[in-house]
Amino acid sequence: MLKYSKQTRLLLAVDCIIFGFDGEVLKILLIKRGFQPEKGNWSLMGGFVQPDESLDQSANRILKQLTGLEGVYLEQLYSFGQPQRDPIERTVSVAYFALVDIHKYEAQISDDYQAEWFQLKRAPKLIFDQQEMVEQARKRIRYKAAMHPILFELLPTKFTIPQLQTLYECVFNTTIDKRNFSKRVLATGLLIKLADKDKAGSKRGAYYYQLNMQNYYAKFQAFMNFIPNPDSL
Amino acid sequence: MLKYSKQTRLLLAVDCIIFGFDGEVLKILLIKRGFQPEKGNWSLMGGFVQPDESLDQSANRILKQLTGLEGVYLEQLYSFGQPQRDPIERTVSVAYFALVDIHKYEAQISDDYQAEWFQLKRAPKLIFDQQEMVEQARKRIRYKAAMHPILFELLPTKFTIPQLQTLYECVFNTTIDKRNFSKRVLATGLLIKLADKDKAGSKRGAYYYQLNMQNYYAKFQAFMNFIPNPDSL
DNA sequence: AAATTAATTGTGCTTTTTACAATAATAATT
DNA sequence: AATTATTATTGTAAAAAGCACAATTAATTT
Repeated sequence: MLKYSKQTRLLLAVDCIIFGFDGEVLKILLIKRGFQPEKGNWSLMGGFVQPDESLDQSANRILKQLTGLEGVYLEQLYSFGQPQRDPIERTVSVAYFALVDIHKYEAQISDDYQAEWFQLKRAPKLIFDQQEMVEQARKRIRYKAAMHPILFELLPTKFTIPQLQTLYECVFNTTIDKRNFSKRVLATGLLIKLADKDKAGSKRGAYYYQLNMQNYYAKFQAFMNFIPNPDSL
Repeated sequence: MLKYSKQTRLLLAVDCIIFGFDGEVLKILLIKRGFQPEKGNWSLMGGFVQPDESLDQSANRILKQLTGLEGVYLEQLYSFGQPQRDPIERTVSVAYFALVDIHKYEAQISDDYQAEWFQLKRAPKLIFDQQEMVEQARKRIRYKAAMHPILFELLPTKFTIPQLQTLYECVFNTTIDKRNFSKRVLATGLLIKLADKDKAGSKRGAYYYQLNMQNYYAKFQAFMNFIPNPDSL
């Protein structure tokens, strides 16, 4: 027996929801779709799964091809398979989300690729069911970030605590007490205080910190409370 | 344009990891595979996604066809797409997990279907990458059950607190203080105390409880601590 | 020198979590 | 009928975690 004859084959795609943080708001990276249908409209980074690649490989390839991004945080989100989601032909899509340091790639992306960062709240309408994918990705990030330190993936190597707090406040759409936030974050043991300061954001300047990678990997799966009163996320 | 020509189509399958609880240990429901390859070997409930059905529909259909189960808790777990995972032909599988009241279906399943409940710890080797699927499902349940009341799906409508505790101890492979567990669970407001007792398990008999469905649905997404000291799950 | 701006640090109160043991109800046994 | 055995049920005090809250410091700008 060589094949599962009689079974219907279908197209499998991968779509990536790419998140970035510019210090103010959350952003997602979109691309102008290069082929029909919906050619020219804003879309997630996507492509078809090739015969020889795994899903993870496919997501990484697409990310690389369309944005140049490599080695970023990438996680499978969910598979979307409504029969009519693509009007041309049945296509099931495995969605991934990525968290990237926006500054590391901002220039590169705009220059080399037909991609653009949009504020998550002001992003254009997306094709097919991609709106739903983004929404689900947003939920997943909130959920996970409330207990695991994934949001560091959105920051540069060196960052300040006020920057970190702004990020959390932005993701959870809330405000957090400075004193308590600082205590909470430092208590994790994930941060290493550096000698120099960031003087861009304030007169006094805020100390830079960087991740203690040892502890970061060790504690990534551990439960930590980053958000006060997490009720429903 | 009618099709995405030039793209490779492939087979899409759904596999279901079905969990049950017999009062003592966690179990999974397996089936003797009815076709080649690996015909006659133990396997998860699986099947191919049909042209007209969504992934959820596919999972529900497969569950119904192979076990008679209907209306049970079913959730998409993860998609598995290693190119060589099925030796016959490239097949990507979307895994779902189900939580069922084992007693409700125990007789029915054994009689009508080629399915059998196995202790999770003593289950036979599974085909392809299904071992990995089961492992991931086990992790997901732990993770989710630590914060959301999904384990009630494994119990009968009427259950006792000691039964519930045994279930939690079993899923998390730990022991929990009776007094604290009871307090914790009752504090959720999810339980309604009934008038009658279960006299099977003890001389004194333990009061039956049932879910307050109102609160159950309302609080399902809220965060609750069911497990003391959740570190890594 | 004064004013402005944002970063940094501490404490007491409240709530939650945890550790821990005696009593009650019933069936089985003597 | 009394005793024994078994499991369910209930409470409290100590510890830890979470929370609310304000004054001081460092540096730039005026």
